[in-house]
Amino acid sequence: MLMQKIGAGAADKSIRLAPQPVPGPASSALADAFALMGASIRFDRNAEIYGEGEASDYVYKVVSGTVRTYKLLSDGRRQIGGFHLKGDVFGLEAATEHRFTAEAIANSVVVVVKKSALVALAARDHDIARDLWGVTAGDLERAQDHLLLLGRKNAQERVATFLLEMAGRGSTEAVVELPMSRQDIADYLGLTIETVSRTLTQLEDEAAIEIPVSRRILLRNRSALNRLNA
Amino acid sequence: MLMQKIGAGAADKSIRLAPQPVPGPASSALADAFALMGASIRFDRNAEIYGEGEASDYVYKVVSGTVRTYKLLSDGRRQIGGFHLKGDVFGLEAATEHRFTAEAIANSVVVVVKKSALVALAARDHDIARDLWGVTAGDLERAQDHLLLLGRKNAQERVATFLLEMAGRGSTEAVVELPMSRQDIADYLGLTIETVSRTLTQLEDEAAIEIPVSRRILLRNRSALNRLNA
DNA sequence: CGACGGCTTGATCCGAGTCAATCCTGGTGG
DNA sequence: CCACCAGGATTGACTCGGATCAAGCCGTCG
Repeated sequence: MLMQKIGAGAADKSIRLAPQPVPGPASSALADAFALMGASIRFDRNAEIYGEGEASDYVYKVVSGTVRTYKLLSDGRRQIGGFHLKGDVFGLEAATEHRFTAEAIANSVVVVVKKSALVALAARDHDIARDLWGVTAGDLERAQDHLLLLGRKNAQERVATFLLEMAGRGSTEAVVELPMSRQDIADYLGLTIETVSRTLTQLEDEAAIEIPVSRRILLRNRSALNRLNA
Repeated sequence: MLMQKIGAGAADKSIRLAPQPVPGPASSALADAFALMGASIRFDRNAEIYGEGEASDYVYKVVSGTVRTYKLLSDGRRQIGGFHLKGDVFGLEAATEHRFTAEAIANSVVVVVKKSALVALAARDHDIARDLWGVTAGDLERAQDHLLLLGRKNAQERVATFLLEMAGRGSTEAVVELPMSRQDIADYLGLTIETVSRTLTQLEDEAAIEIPVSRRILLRNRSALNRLNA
């Protein structure tokens, strides 16, 4: 539970109230709510932000760093549902419990607001209600696209789709900086780490990409990747 | 586009305005809206209700029958995103375009309302806004559970999960009536029709289920299925 | 009764998983 | 400044689960 974690004063987190307004892409009612009512918290790499099954009392927004959300099977198999980069809202659930575990992939800062406060606001301010629906609808769209990937695409197609997705989210279109490990990518794409690695070298051999260092990928032949995408 | 279809007077559809109130499980603002403003339409087996990419001007609710929603890859590989049974709302998109194709699996009747009408209502009536969010959030939950299935479960686990899911949606807990074909199940579970068939036979051999006729499945050993589920 | 569509079963294949070494490389301490 | 170390990444050899290809079977409907 979150307050417990904060109360416990764990060394890997620090809380700071009333942060400077978050510089977001578009200003929205929800962004304003985060700016006005949010408390920012720092999480070290691999620190848990919330666990599956915990009460979903808070909603989060990434200020810096990257967050992964995932589900586990009883024997430890992991499926990452999404990566959350700067500006992304995560942890918003209509239900009372979180349905994923959230962890910081790198040292990260997130802003937190009480879900009950947002819901109360939404009852009066339709812009907030619309934003909450919009966030959930956006999550749904990404999940649905990912269903097609996991259900019907082969390894090469999965990796190509992933690279294009990451390229679309970063600022530089042709250079993809990966904040996450090969294991994280594998658990997102429903593959193993070895297959991800092999597929990346294969794409490099085919001159579709270049990998100067393992966490940086240059898209050399976007049309080849696009062909694999659909 | 829908009005075209209705206007075309296709033999496989008929429209009837102001239907008797839909008997739903719980009464909600959204259910009331469907009852008051809905037009019911009949679709024959395999008729398309809307196509991926079409304008999402309408929201649908199943009165009778079953509907599948799916995405296609360019080479025809299909991923079914969900099956919609009596009482389910489908086709509600925050975006302006449908992201799936919807088809009737069996002869079906659905009620339709204009999305713009619901959105306008939602701006004034917070109960409607909450219901719209709730429908999308419910879709998201199902999609997220399905991600785990498609990304990390083996064939037996997928089929067991599917049977338990269908059992939970029907009225009779131990007898599952399947409105969809093996091919539909395969495309929902990210398998082939042969693997679905083999896995069902295998579960029958293990005395977990019984298949008196192909579209009816008796759950004989629920704990065995539950063990495969997580 | 026959034919067709949906389903099952069998034989074989192949893409991704598994198991097992290396190979970086970025960080640490001497 | 350099040698070492540990964790992440790559590569190779082999396995295996599910896909593919190919018959049949069954039940429903004309």
